[in-house]
Amino acid sequence: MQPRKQHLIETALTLFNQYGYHATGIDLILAESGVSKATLYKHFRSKEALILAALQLRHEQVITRLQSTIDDSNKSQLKHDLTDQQLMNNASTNAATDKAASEKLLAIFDDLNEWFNSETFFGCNFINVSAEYADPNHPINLFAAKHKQAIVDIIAAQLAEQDSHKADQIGLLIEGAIVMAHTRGIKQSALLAKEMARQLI
Amino acid sequence: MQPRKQHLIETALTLFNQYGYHATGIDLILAESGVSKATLYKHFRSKEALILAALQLRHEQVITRLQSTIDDSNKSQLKHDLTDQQLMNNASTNAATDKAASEKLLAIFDDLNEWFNSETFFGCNFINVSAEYADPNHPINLFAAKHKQAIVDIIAAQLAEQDSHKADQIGLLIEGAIVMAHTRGIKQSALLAKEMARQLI
DNA sequence: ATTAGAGTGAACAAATCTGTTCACTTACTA
DNA sequence: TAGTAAGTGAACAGATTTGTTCACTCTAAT
Repeated sequence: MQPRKQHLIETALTLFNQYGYHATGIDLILAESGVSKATLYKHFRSKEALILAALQLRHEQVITRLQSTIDDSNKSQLKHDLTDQQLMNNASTNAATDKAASEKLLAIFDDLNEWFNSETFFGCNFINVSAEYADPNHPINLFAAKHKQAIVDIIAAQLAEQDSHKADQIGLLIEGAIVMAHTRGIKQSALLAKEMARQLI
Repeated sequence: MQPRKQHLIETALTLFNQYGYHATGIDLILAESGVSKATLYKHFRSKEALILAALQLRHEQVITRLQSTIDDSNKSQLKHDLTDQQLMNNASTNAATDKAASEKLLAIFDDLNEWFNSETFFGCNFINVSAEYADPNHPINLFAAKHKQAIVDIIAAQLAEQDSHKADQIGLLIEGAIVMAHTRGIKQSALLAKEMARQLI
């Protein structure tokens, strides 16, 4: 991908997240990124296309992070939480793998906790964009729904028997924590949600 | 309050909720309400003031409904769920009142369920408005935070020993359900949250 | 019957928004 | 070295935004 195009998408993503999608004008994105207007419209046929590209980038960031969190806690957390004995005997008994799966999922909430307490937290791009576009069948809203579903699918894959019901419950806790952190400013909400998730699993 | 002003606020609330706050122009509100622009600016010094008035109205609607749901389930639900014996002996034992308090709180999720499945559901006004205004200290965001806090306070008042920790948990479930219903279109989310709340109490 | 309050309608201002166009520059490469 | 792809800068169009102003109407109360 052309570097200017990439830079444009990254700048747009940041500004859209912080200031909103309607409130962020094309001109601000251009000024902030140092790209010319002609270049923008060479790469994107409209502002809406730029929004979709920014959401696509964010989607990839979130999914990548989610996967690596689950994978990392697969390798490290597991070995810390189980005794050597258990690991040596049979690391893949039902009891052992269930315990591991739980810890993997709970690690998600530690990620959320970091995010909420960072300087770059302005709520979830997808929740926010859904607030601004009315039509549920608008490409932007379809993409947001798809993104949220993808997250729940990854969680379900981590649960015994792909329990999609329980995955939805964890997804609900994640959404709740995000909103609580963003609209009420309660940054500890991820830990509150983690407690609830622990009780759930 | 002048009837034209009231009508303006009601129309604005509906349109802001459905189409968003930036996307809804003054002209649309005027056309839809049949009020003239001069009248609008006689009652409100800016669009922002109109937004705040609309949020104030919504705040009152939600709080009123929440209170009456809790009060209603106080009178009816209680008598259905307890035996006559229990009612006759002592309706205000700890066990009895705790049971009642639980049912009152769970009734909230039935309200949410109705809301999500109605034609007028376009997400929560306060979550949505927070998505559009960046500054957390902006009057609009302060109002949204205050509204959310008021709800949790009412829930806490219903819990034994004003358990604000548990109230926050229930609040988190409510937010999660709203987002799940709005961005993913999963309207049954209120019942999912109700299950989780039941387990919690 | 007159006055006052509330509302209307239409024009207007000024800023801002998205999107287009074009002549020019820069850098790489065949 | 000539050609090509990518980007720039600035002007421009056209629509849309919020907000102001003013002459006028309608209605209700004095």
